[in-house]
Amino acid sequence: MPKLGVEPIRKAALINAAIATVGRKGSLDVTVAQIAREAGMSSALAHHYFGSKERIFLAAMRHILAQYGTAAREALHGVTTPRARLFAVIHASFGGTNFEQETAAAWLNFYALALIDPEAARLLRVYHSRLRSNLLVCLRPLIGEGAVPAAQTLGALIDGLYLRGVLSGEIDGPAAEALILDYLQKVLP
Amino acid sequence: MPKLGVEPIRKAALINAAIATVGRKGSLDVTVAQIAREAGMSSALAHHYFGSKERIFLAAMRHILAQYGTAAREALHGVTTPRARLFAVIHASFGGTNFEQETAAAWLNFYALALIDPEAARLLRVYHSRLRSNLLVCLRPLIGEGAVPAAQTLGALIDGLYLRGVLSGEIDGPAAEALILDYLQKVLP
Amino acid sequence: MPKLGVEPIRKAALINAAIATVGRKGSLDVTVAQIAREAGMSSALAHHYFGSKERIFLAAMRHILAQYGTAAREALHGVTTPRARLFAVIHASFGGTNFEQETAAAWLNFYALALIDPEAARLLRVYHSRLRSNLLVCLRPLIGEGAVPAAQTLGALIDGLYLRGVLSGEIDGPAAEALILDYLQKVLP
Amino acid sequence: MPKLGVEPIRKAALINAAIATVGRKGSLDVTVAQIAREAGMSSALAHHYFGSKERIFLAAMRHILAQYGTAAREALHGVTTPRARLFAVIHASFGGTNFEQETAAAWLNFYALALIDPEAARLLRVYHSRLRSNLLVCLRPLIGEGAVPAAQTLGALIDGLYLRGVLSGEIDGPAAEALILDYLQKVLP
DNA sequence: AATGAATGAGGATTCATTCAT
DNA sequence: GATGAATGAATCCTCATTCAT
Repeated sequence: MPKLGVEPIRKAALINAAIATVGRKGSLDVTVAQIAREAGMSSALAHHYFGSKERIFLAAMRHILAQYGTAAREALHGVTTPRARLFAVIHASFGGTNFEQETAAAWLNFYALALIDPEAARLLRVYHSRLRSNLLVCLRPLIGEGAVPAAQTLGALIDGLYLRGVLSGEIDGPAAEALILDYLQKVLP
Repeated sequence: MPKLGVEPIRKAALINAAIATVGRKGSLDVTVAQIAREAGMSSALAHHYFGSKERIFLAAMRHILAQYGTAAREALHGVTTPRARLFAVIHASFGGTNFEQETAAAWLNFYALALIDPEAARLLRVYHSRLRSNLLVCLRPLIGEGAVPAAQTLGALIDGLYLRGVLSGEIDGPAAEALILDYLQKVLP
Repeated sequence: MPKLGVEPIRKAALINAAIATVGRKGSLDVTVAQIAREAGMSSALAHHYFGSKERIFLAAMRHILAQYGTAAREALHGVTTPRARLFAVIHASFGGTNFEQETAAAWLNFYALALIDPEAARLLRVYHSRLRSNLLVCLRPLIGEGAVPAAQTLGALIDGLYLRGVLSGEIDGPAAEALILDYLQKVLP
Repeated sequence: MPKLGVEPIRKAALINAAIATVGRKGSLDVTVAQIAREAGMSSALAHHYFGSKERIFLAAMRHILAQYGTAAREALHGVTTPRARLFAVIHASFGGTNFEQETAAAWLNFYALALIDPEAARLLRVYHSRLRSNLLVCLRPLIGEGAVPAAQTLGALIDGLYLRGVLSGEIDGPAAEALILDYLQKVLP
């Protein structure tokens, strides 16, 4: 087991602090000092490790997406039938901390970052591609050529329910999942 | 024809400028001076009319939502059958300038504003309610008790496709509408 | 007479304040806030008018050089014989405020700025050219072909005495001039 | 041969690094970290050995002046006639690395330091005294009472040519020396 | 001897906002 | 109605310096 130097520990703390701070504040308009305080260190140290505020944000976004990737991979582990895999992928999107107000607010704001920052946009594209491909692989054996639009619809639905969940709070994780299963009943044979 | 005083003209100019500036920049992180310049006046005048930057944003958001409301109402004008009305509502969401990159980027950012600002959140709730009620009224005669979840799904789908359109540009208005009609085919009898 | 708007007044105040502050501190390592305070305004206003600290420095340097140019021109006004013109040029270098500790310290520091900043270097080259050409025009009728090296020597001597004056204070304006005249006695026929 | 402890080695490395860094950057506005990196060690070690940035600069200046002193002494070694000694002193000022852009830029900046720092001013005074006394000793046998102003003029000329060399690059070591010899021809019998 | 870790202090720059005209 | 002038408050970022190891 590699012994963690202090650098990765500090970086991880800052990334988590960034997500928490952005999530709590509900906006990317947070200061490095706030993030650093949340992480229990000086803002100077935050700069020392990341070089700039932008880089902290990007690392946080990368972390969130990586976390989602891991969750999806684990959810699929040992699941073999296409239908079950499909449910697993969907469940991964709404499970874990993903749907908690704070995390979700951070997600939404990092989404918006992609409108400005090319690297953020790239990360988002990677996520979109993975999600679509995961869905496609499951759907194709089930509905053949209808899989392509269905995958796109499913992806959009996931994001849309996310948005509703974050913004109006009228939908939570289970409710979102229920609606999606409802949709799938109509699509799947 | 009522002759417009100068105040509403200036205000309208500022609102449009705010939407354009936020849309172009892809972020709420724009300065009052930028908005004012876009509107062809001094930043001091912008403050004179709106009192604060926040108020300009709220007015812009209100304007966008009102615009959507008008578009929806017009689209429904003279349309009588539930099914046709349903299509009209959907079409209103993806037509007009709604799906143009800039407008949509402004939308997304004003969405995020609702995470912070109670008034923005209220406006968003109003919009959500209206959309849901519009959809419900159309869906109930068609599918009865299944209308409630279907309305919610439809609403989320609309938002989700919006998001995709704004962020990845891989979907445009017509494509979004096509996917929705696809979905409806499965839901409607 | 053009009525001065407030902008040129403020800019002039900042330029003088920059020279005074740099001169007093003896280093370019002064803050915009210090300059602004010296000029009786906020640092924000200083930025409003000049855009950056660098620009303030460059404007100050330009001002100093322009001032020297004016002094030289005035000193030459109505003076006709080459010998008298030569003395006038020299006198202009050591007269006025030029040789006061503060001004001179500012000079020296702006000199050093030319090592870093291309625009400052350009300004300095212009000054050097003018001085050399002024000297040459006077010297040529007096000593013919020996004028070129003599002009260069004179220029260097002026700068060197300046340096001594600024740094060790063992030489003041009149003393410097006396040494130069001493030199000229040997060079001129 | 005395084996050098590590301390003097490190100190020497830092001094050379300071001169190089200041020379290359053309400004005293360099960071301790930059100097330390140039010297191949951590900035913490630099502080360990010198205590402060200021002290590093002073040591560097002292080194430069000492180096000049050594060069002058060596140049004078075995030279006996006043005239030859005079030329040797002058040559020492423009030979070696003295006139290379980088060294000279460092010189100029350390000069400016004397405006701020009393110790730097003291060092400079010592150098000035030595140079003047060296020149005087040579000049007195040659021109008697005219030696005092001539020494001062020569000193100023050396500095002035230095300045020109550093700042405009239009004069190099040999050219500077040639101008000085030119001057001497007029002064010496 | 040597350094990575850490920070307090500070500085340039930006901006919403106010106000006199 | 309109604006230029002005600023206080913030924010990012840098850096000399300290300290535990």
